[in-house]
Amino acid sequence: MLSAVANPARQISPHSLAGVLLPLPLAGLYDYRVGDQPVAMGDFVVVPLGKREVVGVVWGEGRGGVDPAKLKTIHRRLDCRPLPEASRKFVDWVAGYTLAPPGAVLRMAMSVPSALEPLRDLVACRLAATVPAIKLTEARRRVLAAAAELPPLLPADLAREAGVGPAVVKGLIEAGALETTPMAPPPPFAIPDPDHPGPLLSPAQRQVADHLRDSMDKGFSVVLVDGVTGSGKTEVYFEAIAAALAAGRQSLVLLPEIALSAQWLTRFRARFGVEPAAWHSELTDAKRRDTWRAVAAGSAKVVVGARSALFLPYADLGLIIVDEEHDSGFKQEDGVAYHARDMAVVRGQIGGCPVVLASATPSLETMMNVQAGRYARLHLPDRHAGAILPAIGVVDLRKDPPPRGFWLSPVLVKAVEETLAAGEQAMLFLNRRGYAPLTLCRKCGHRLQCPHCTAWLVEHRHAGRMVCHHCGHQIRPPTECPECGAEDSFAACGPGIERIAEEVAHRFPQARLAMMASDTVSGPQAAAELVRRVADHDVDLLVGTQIVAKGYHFPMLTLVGVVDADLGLDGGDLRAAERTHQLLSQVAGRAGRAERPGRVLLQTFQPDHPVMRALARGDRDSFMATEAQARRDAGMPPYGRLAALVVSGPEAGAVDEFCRKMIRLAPSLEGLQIIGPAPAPLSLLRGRHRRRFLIKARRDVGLHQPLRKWLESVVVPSGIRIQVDVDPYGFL
DNA sequence: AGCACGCCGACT
DNA sequence: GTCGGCGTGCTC
Repeated sequence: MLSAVANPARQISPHSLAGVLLPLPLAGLYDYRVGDQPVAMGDFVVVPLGKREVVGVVWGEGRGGVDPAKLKTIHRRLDCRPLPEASRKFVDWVAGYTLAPPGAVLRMAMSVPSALEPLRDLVACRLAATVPAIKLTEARRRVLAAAAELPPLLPADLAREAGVGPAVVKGLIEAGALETTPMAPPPPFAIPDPDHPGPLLSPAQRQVADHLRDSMDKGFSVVLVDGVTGSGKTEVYFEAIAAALAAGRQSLVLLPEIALSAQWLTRFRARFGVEPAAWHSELTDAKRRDTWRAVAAGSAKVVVGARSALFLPYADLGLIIVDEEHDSGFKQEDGVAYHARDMAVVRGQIGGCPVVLASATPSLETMMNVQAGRYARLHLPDRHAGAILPAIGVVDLRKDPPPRGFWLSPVLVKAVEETLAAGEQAMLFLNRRGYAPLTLCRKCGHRLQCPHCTAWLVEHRHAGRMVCHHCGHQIRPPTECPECGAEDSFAACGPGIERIAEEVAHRFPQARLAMMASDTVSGPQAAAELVRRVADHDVDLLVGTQIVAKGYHFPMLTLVGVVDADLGLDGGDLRAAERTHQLLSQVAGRAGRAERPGRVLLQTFQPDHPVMRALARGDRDSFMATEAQARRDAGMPPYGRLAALVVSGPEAGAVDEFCRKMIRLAPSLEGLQIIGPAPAPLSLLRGRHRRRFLIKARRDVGLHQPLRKWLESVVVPSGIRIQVDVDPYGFL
């Protein structure tokens, strides 16, 4: 079962050299002497580095050639499961592809340092049986309150839970208010039951599920489950998980924005009786550690997570599912730039396991792979349980404009009225947070801008703040214009969802209104609670940004109004049309998912735009074909390859000068084109001036080799950074 | 990523 | 006169 048992790990003998990969952005492996005990590939080892100790992973034999005076000896091997071979190969592959230092990728696979310490050595602390009389500070009170409620925790975890520094907990232990106790083993993860009586599948779902099950025991393959919104894709791929469970193997489900998917967990529980292991940024340290260990031990059978779950040390991964595979949330932009969908396919290939991609609006990349025969495609053309797809109508804002100072066309207002009168729910979608995206002075025309970024400050009226959406910079709304000094001269320009909510509250005062955006729901529980209220029809009218577009099932929601369908179409993004089509399809898919038919109204100034026409006609495939042709003609992805280099520094002149040096060293090859430097889409971000090169290569021309050589040939001056993004999406 | 060493402002 | 700000450089 475990690969370590099937083929014994390669040993590295005592007193020879081991190559250790450290979870730091260093160029390669560091050599260390092996002590008296042998080590093996994948072993976690503690090694000295400068003045400190770090944990690294034995990655191979030492290469030698290091100054013997510098060479140090491995301190000890950690008593935990070694990093599996598949994980190590994956780290190397991702590093090679993204041009990131392997150690930076390893860091993503070693995100839980405490998971590597043996359980028996960990000491938890809890409230002492008799708490001595001690001086009670506010911080100490918080720690004791947390300790009284929570199970015994590591001192560091308790400090984090209580929101205090580690010293406070240490002080309380010394004072005798907390006592230490050996760490109890965590409760094991419940094993989902593949034979649990789940919801009945329709014949169409059953047929696709059977096909999926057939491909489960044949090693690596990629299958696209292409099903319209509401077709029950989730329940279909659950059958693939059931097959993996029956074989005793682990499954990974990748979702965009895992924190907001309480409904998904409910569906999982309905099918398998228990909840899966979850992996996302909101986990507590203790939960994170237990999950990491259970994944390494193979006892967590199903993991549902955000993109970082790809880097967990699966003991025996038998299936990967990428739900909403088209979603741009899978693309990580900062640090190591990678696309989780593409890396999932690679991980499946390395682990020899099937990969399932699911979407109602598959990406062009995936469709091309289907056409080329690399991916299989299973189709679910109809909605589940007899529901029908919503009728999509276009509201021409040139013909039916809203009254001055308002944003909803009379056509949309009337539709909302009808919906509410019928006792049904409506949703208004606008992909823009806050009250107004731009604030300007009526007197002198001055616009409130972020001092660190090329961006307007967005008014958030609820919070009473002006906020930069790129760096988080906030100010109090000024009372006078910083430019001309005029008082109360500001005008809010354009709508955000707060402003739409205001308009709606004014027009439909009797409707129960809720607003949903990433900054108005304060966490997964709050989001789940709001979703429950909408699902239970405690809300008549929901106003939201793109987080309402994803995956939710609201049976009484029959009208979706898109306030500004054109938003996102301009901006020079390669995938602007494709993404707008995907997003609007997804939003439209929220309407009419149960018995009552739904309808969708798109407010647009461009009713003849291919995206609007495709949505109105429900003709996804010919839209995608046209889009594909345009990309092919331009030599753009997926028909050509693209990488972006963003050069940034605090001083514009130095950045430009360095860019000129880079041009002189740029590769010159047939089939490879260097575009730029040009100001990056945000030419000033967090106080750094940014210039972007695009490297465009034909499919048959290697992109990585010349790029790597180019980057090695330039000497980067201090203060200047180069970010590399292979297959860039959006801004960077 | 840490943690050093290394040169310029407000404190005992 | 020192304590300390974080710039840049190295870690097998």
